[in-house]
Amino acid sequence: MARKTKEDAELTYHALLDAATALFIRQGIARTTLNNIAIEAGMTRGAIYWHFDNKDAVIQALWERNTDALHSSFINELRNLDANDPAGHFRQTINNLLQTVVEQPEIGAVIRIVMLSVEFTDEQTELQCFLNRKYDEIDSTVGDALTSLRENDALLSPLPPKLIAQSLMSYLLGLIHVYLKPGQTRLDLKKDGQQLLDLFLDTILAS
Amino acid sequence: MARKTKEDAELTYHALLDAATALFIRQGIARTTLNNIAIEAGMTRGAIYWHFDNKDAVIQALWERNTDALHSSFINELRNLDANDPAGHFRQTINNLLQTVVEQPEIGAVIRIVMLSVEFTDEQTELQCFLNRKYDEIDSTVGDALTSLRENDALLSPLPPKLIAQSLMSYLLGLIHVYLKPGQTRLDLKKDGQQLLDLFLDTILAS
DNA sequence: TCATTTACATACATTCGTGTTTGTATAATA
DNA sequence: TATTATACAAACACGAATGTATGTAAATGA
Repeated sequence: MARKTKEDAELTYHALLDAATALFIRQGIARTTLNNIAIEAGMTRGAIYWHFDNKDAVIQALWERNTDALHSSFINELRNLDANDPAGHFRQTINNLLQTVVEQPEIGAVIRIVMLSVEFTDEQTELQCFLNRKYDEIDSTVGDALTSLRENDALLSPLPPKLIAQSLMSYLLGLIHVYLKPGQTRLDLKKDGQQLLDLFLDTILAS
Repeated sequence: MARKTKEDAELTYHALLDAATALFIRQGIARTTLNNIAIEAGMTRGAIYWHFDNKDAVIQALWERNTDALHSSFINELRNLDANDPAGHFRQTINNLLQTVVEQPEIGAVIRIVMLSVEFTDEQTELQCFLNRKYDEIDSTVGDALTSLRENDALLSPLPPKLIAQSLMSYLLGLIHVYLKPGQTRLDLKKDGQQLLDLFLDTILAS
């Protein structure tokens, strides 16, 4: 048709990402075509190719729009733990992360797509590299945080802090993974998340 | 060409599954075509359509060939815990599971495909239903085992056993997930698996 | 106000993957 | 030994998805 205003263009941009989210969650990435996304958003493929390079670029944009802020703030918190109560601050930060995933559906949706739909293979695509870098940032930041907690004698477990970080990351990812997995959600993170997290953190963090 | 002997047919059956495994791990499921698999196995698509219905059927056959035995024996162990030392037996069974995943590459490969390549979506495919049933069996079996441990006063944590089961399952899946994820394997389950498992089990199981 | 972008829609070309059908040499079988 | 079923290969038909190229009306800027 016709050229829209800059604000209109932004609307379609978001409409496309929203449509993609809904379809990816409903039928997965592989079974969702760019045409599907366009139609779901009331557009044509022309709109998609105007805003994005390809399907993977849509997914990456999705991540950046919905999750990048949370990602950055999480890392930022961990890198600047309250000197008075670093362990408590650490615990709170982890807790907030879980709560955010549970309470903000747009964030949960994208994390679910990334964790349960994106393939991770030996030959890495651009998207995989992008996502892996994000994961690496979190992983090493948690490792650094636990290292500093160890120096403050705030760690109960005698294991090396990097190893504890792996362990905590596995637990966190596992909780989120199981929670977001469709089919039957037996795990109610909203209700039990706090307890489940404490169950683990109590064994590694000094109260 | 020609009809092979029954043993020959079995050889190509396995060759097809092996080829599929290699390609799924290398480039993922979506980017692997049935023709790719056939060529990799030195066959044509005719062979695949003779042995399997479609790509998902290949994946399911892969699971059944490589992982079903482990799955069944794991469940069987948990359902018949040694009455003299149920907690110890439970711990050993979990431990064996992890060790098997780490030490048997054919099993690790299939689990990696199922965990990191198969999409899990709202609209479930046959394959997803199949895999979800398998997961459910494990989940409920672990729940039952912990319930019986609770009755034997072998549980340290006061949380309901079903909740502890969720927690343990999340941790286990998380560990395996992080371990199998390509890119950078920072987590060395072969070396640290025992410690990491104990770290968690010590908080819920009476020694 | 006029030229130029912009934000798409539309049309095109082409590849690619799947499912099915057909062909066939050989093993199993009676 | 004649027949039939098996284990594939090869060919076919078809849609479908992608990427690109082109068209175009309106907004923007000079």
